[in-house]
Amino acid sequence: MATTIRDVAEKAGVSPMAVSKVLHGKGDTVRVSKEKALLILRVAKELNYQPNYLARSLRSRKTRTIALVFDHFQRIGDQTGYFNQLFNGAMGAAFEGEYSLTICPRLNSLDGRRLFDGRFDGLVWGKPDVSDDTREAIESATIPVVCLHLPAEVSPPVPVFCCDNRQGLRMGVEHLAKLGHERIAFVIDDVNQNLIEASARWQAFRQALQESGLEACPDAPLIWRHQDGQLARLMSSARRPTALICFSEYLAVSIVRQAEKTGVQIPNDLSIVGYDSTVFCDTSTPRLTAISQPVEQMAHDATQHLISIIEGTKMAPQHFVYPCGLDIRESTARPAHLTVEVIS
Amino acid sequence: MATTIRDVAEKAGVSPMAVSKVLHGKGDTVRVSKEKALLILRVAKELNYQPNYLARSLRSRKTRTIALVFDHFQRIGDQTGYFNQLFNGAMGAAFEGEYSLTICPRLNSLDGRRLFDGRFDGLVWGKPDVSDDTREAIESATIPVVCLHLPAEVSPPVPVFCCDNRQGLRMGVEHLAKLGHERIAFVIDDVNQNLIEASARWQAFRQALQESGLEACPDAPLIWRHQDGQLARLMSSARRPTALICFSEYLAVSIVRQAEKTGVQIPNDLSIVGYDSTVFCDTSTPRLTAISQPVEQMAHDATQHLISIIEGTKMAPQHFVYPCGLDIRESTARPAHLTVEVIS
DNA sequence: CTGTTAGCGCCTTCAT
DNA sequence: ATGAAGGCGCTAACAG
Repeated sequence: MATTIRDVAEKAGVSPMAVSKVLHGKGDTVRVSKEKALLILRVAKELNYQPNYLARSLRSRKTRTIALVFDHFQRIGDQTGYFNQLFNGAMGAAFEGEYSLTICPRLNSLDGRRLFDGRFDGLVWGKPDVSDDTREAIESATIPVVCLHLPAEVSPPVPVFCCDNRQGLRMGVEHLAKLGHERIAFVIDDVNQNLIEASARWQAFRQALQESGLEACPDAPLIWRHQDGQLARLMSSARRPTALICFSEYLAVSIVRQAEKTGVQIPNDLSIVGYDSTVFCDTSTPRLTAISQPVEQMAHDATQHLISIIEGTKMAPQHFVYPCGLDIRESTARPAHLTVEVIS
Repeated sequence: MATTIRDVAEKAGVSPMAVSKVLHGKGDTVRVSKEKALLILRVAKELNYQPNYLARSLRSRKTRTIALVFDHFQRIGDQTGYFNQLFNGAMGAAFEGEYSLTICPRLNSLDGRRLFDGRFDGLVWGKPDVSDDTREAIESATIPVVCLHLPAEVSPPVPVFCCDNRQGLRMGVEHLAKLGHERIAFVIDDVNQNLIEASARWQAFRQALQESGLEACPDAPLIWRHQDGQLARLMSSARRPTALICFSEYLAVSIVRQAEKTGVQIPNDLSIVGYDSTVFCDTSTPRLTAISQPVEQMAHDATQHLISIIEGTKMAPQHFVYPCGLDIRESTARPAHLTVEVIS
């Protein structure tokens, strides 16, 4: 059994409060004489006293710990730099503020318990989806919550940190339109299709097409199931798209891989644009054209803002929208039929 | 203020114990009638009752949370895949065991407190150094601890998970020796020079040289300070090494970068071997020859073993040693003087 | 200046 | 089958 504050107090012949005051500076009304303080410090060291964090937190209602939450989150860094940036941003801000960061794979535990249970001072939510659970969870939160990738349009009651999807997709679509593409599809993996940001990007995509005088092709997001024959089927369909804009870098890279296996030439047969533009866009062959968002900055700001709320220095729910960029690499080009026309 | 077990009890007209029993199944001697149980469940739902995790943990002395600790740990995934693997391994094992994982930047907080303070059921220590603090911390641990990268030779009182440095460095040295290198240096960055594994690899390096009939050059690890002129100075020294074995992939990549700037030809002027062999070894130019260790597996095993100890199914301190591999890529070749001799 | 009291929310133990 | 008492370790609030 670990030594408690009472053990120290007893051995030093003082009250527990005196010990608390000397060792943790708590108890404003308590004043301790210098010699008594020294005695307490000595005894505490002798007994190798370590204050129990749980007890302190229970009493003070502060844990100095932040939760970083995903739903169904699995691995980092495999084929995307996204999580690296996310972790670096969140860890950076948390550690600067002297908070610990706990990684939680999901918001609702198996037994229905939630994370608003005293363990955390606040919560950074990385992957909100459109389910009722999500809405209800946000509404029933008893600690400060901030959300990443929750479009400002949904006006949630918590601060959100999101990129400017309209602008990002406008850049992507314009780039493809200028190259001569007329049939552009928006692709998303099945696991992500219920994310709020998925529908936001789809809407932004449609609007961008409209502004470029184009129509969506097909008129719904292409759901990608990571099955082997899917690309071949797509390429052999009648009005097949000549370009894809993908929900993520990871998805774009896996389509590029499948293209390589299937014999589909990127970018000649098909142009591909990813979302998020990290080092992995440079390691694929061909290198991947991608819309970029400042993920690390967003995660850092979100976490820092959360800490401000926790510590009472900021209150009003605000929305933070970050500009996107477009990094043009090798996976986009003029569509083949145009090239052919030129030659003939 | 969140609703407590007492609020529920009061509203349902029962004792707190009945509520505890029904909602958490704790309290073996308590039996509750079915209708009372249903009432309690209904009231709990009505009041949106969430049990306080801190209070439960304080009482039960279980937090189902594991700490992943580094000293002076900063960013992940920037120029090394090491942390990705580490995180994936540790998170995988923790989540499988229904534990949360808290990332802690250092073992001793600023105010001298340690992490053995009730917050964690156990601790995975990722970067033990040779300081007295470290030794003392291990010895004073009041919760189970496992260490990564702590060579079995130091026989610590806790389980360690380490790669076979002797074998790894033997492979690296033999590879270079076969190419004709006679002056091989071992390089380590200043920030890592105090790690226990640093001295272990240095010793393993010397032994490997001996077995190949070579001598260390120079007879001490080269400390790399990431300053601009360092490579130029090294290359202009009289008995300069023709090959470097680096403590890490990260270090190797930064030396390759500096070489590019300085005009040093890799591998013609200088061969370079890294430690850890991840995707980043393929993205450098030239691609990096590297000794590999199964970091993700090690982290997974370490965390899983820690959980076993926590849950009382394994006890004896054991050491786990993992085999290394050697991935030969483009950053190693015959030394220039041999090539010249052949031509002349 | 110092000490006592009374919980934070939960659960083990013992009594009914 | 149920409830009361007490305490995990700490500290805010209130005496002395």
